[in-house]
Amino acid sequence: MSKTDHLRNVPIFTDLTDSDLTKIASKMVPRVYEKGQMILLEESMGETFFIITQGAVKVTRLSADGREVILAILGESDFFGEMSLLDGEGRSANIVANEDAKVLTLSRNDFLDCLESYPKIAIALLEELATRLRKSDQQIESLSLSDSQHRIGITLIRLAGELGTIKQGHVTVKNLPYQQDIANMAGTSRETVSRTLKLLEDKKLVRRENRNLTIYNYDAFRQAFA
Amino acid sequence: MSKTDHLRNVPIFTDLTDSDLTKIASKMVPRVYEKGQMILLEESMGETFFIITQGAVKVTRLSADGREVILAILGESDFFGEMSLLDGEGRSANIVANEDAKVLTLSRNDFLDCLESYPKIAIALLEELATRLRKSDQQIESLSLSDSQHRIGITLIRLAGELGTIKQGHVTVKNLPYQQDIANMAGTSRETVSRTLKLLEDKKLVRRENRNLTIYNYDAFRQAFA
DNA sequence: GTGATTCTGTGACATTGATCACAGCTGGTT
DNA sequence: AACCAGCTGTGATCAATGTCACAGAATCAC
Repeated sequence: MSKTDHLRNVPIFTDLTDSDLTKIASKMVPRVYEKGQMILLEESMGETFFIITQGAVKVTRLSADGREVILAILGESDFFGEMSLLDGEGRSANIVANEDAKVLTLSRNDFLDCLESYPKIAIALLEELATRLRKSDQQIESLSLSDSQHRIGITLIRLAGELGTIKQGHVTVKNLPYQQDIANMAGTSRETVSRTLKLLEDKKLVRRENRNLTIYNYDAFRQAFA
Repeated sequence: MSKTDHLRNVPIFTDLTDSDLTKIASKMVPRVYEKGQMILLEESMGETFFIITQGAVKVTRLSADGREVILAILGESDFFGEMSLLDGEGRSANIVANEDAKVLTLSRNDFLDCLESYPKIAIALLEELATRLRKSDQQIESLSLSDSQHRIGITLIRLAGELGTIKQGHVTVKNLPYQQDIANMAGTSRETVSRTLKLLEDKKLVRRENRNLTIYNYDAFRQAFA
């Protein structure tokens, strides 16, 4: 797949013509990361915009004593790095390759040029940020009001939405993240995730085999936890 | 103060010329709300962009059983309503007048026209959303990793930043929100807020008199809780 | 000023869920 | 196949904090 083909799948570029896409693609530089490799470090100055063409990354914040919160897991056609380009503040999160990953990068200047030259990109980006903000607000609500069981349920729904495939009403998430990562997304402990998954399985709400998780009745499941 | 004067103070309009501002101002319709009045209801479709010219509003989400999370308290020159205009989703939060408030409103179409016609507005808005997203991420981190005492400390810092006035190193927040509201911002209970404020006062970190709170050493306080 | 309402302080108690400790699995490597 | 590292399951313990109950302050309305 060519660079241009990759760009076409990215929401903020969908409104562009092929020739514009090609122009932008020509400025993008590909990079490759291995699983576990740090892509962006918190506190460093953000100077690059990234688009994921293969693999997945996790966006985290670390506390002083090393505990980690996972803010998002991003996959193919997702992008990151735009925040500090936009508001000029230092990076607010770490990005780590969650599996082997390939990305396309754009320099600060080229990125800002794009925004100026193609208002449609700016508007599409606004749309994307609004969506992310909305998700963050939901996350804040659930951390504030829900108990750990519900937070874990909500986290599974998030994962199903991002990584799952639907088949006649039940969703399967292949390659479910480790319990520790789920815990770090849900703001709880690894042990509680273990116990809760067991519970959900006992209640016949989900099934696990290997690294896959199936939610039997996705709609009902969302009802129960959202 | 004229509509145009109000607009000039709003970050997303600062880059515009006077004549552009006047043009936009002419499309804005003023409205007035009383303390406690609902301005926007969750789930309703967003069709309006609001700029606060006087007073303050709170942005909340409610759980099914009526408990409330306060996502933000907005004051003069802040704006809201842009989220559902941008991504077309229904409203994700309620907005209530926290005190008597005056606002200027812009219709969906006029707002989107502005974005198309003045790329600078779009870019400034991107900046603003990036900043908000950053704050949300911090909030998620603190809800996930900090204990209630720290969350309350962080909430006081937020309030100091939004509502406080600095005088030789100590910040005074006049008209401190009720403990229940602080609890709803910090994701804890009213009683815990009461006990924690007492504790902070005993430790000589803050002083309270009437509805005012003074943080003695703002920098040190931030060190301690951020 | 008086009463009504709403906010705040504080003790007692119950519960959640973090943490510790360790055993059992699983998957990858030589 | 045997080993090792890292993931997962599970019991025991315990601290943090939510909840309940009620008294005392502050504020508002008339």
